[in-house]
Amino acid sequence: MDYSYSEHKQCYVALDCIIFGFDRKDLKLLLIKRNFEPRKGDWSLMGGFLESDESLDEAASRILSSLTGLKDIYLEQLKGFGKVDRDPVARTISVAYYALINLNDHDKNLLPEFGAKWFPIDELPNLIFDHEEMVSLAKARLRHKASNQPVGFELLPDTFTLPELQQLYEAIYETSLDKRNFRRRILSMNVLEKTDKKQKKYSKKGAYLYKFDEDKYSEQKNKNGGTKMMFKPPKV
Amino acid sequence: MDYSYSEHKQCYVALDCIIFGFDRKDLKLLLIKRNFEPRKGDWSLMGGFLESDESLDEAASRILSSLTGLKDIYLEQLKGFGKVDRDPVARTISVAYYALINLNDHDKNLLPEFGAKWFPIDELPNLIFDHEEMVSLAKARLRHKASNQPVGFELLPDTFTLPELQQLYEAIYETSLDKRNFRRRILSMNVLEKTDKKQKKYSKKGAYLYKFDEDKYSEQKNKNGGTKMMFKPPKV
DNA sequence: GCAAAAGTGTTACGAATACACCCATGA
DNA sequence: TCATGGGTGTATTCGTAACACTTTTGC
Repeated sequence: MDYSYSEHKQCYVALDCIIFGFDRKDLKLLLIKRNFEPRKGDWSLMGGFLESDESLDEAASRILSSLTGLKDIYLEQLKGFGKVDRDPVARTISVAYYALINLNDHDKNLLPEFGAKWFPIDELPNLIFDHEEMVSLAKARLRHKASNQPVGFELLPDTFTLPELQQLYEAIYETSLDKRNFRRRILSMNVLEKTDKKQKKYSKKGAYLYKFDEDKYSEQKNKNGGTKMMFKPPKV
Repeated sequence: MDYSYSEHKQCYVALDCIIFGFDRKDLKLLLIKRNFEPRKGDWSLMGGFLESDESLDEAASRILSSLTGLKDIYLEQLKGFGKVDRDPVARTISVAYYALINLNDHDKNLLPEFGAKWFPIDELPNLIFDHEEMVSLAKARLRHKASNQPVGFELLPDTFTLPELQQLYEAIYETSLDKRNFRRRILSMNVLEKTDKKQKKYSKKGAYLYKFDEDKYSEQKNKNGGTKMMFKPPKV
């Protein structure tokens, strides 16, 4: 084995962001149109390069906020992608991140720049390079995450109604869910706090607004060290 | 945004391998002693650099096999690590992989070189750089994986007994499990095939050897697209 | 014959599912 | 008054957990 750094090639390190958005109705993905060759005019994820004074996480945040203007967005690393010829221009590995954002808080100041556009998650155009692989992995990861913990708080406004939360889950799973069972399970998680206000935008009766209780949430998360066990140990 | 590659810094890309091994009894981790500065004499994960003609996956395999002599080992990407000062020598990002290997098939031809040593998973020494973070993440990931799918086939010989499989799960979860419940659940997964041979090494009575049915396994895995849903959709 | 590990079955409990009606309101 | 979406309760099923004794055999 060879430990001398200088004998090894360096490599471009890119970041690509899979940006999920939810507008109280549909789950969407933010894409940009490339305005340079190769593949000019094709759609792509938002990306950029790692600079020397920033960590991977910081670079992903920077790229996300430089392209959308948004800060403090929930962002999580998905995976490193490193096929030799994944980028035809130069040897580049890319670390993909996914973000969840709430379009109702933010939609005004979003997207006009850089030819960015929101696409419904089930009507995506062809993407460059290995970006489709990234997206499908991110979708799987989001579903997985949603099945283990109450995701969705990042995708919703500070207060939200249960029908809205249900729509988010339905969008993530691309299916419909039973209202009563959904409510029971979400409420039994004990991380929601009911307010006494009602949201009347979408119905005449109005739906109660809930908010997310961060303390209860992290309490729940740490209960099993974050992971459900396949088996419960015997009581002894 | 700036798309010209040459304006961006390149960066060293390292790979680090978290190598889990199981010897029919304990779960272990393979570490090497650094024989160069900085941190000479300290323990570290096995690592190396990405070369220009190989993908990340290929590089991880190469490093694993160059240090252990083993090929075709189960290897999965864990995460990219990219803090600015994680490596004091030069700016380097590292993509960590974890491997599962079965020490009974392989132990003879392993480890003597490079000052490598197997450590019980609960008695690890201090590690260099961010390697401890990598290990604890890998442990969590292994547990998580084991809770969703019958892991362990990579860590066991071609045939194995149910008590051996149970010991593996107990090692992964660092707990003890009820024999009857364990057997029922594992067998109900329908991926094991009983042989008519018995393993008598560890008891007078002897335990039946089982083997893993790859076809049934991948069938099971693809059932829910790999992910359990939080909710089952209504029948309609 | 006994020590040591392998193997086996049943009950009890709790979580997930299926399912249908009433409520509040604005138009 | 009626159309629209919000809200609620229960019986059933199924999976998981708890729990103790018998079998085999080498010594």
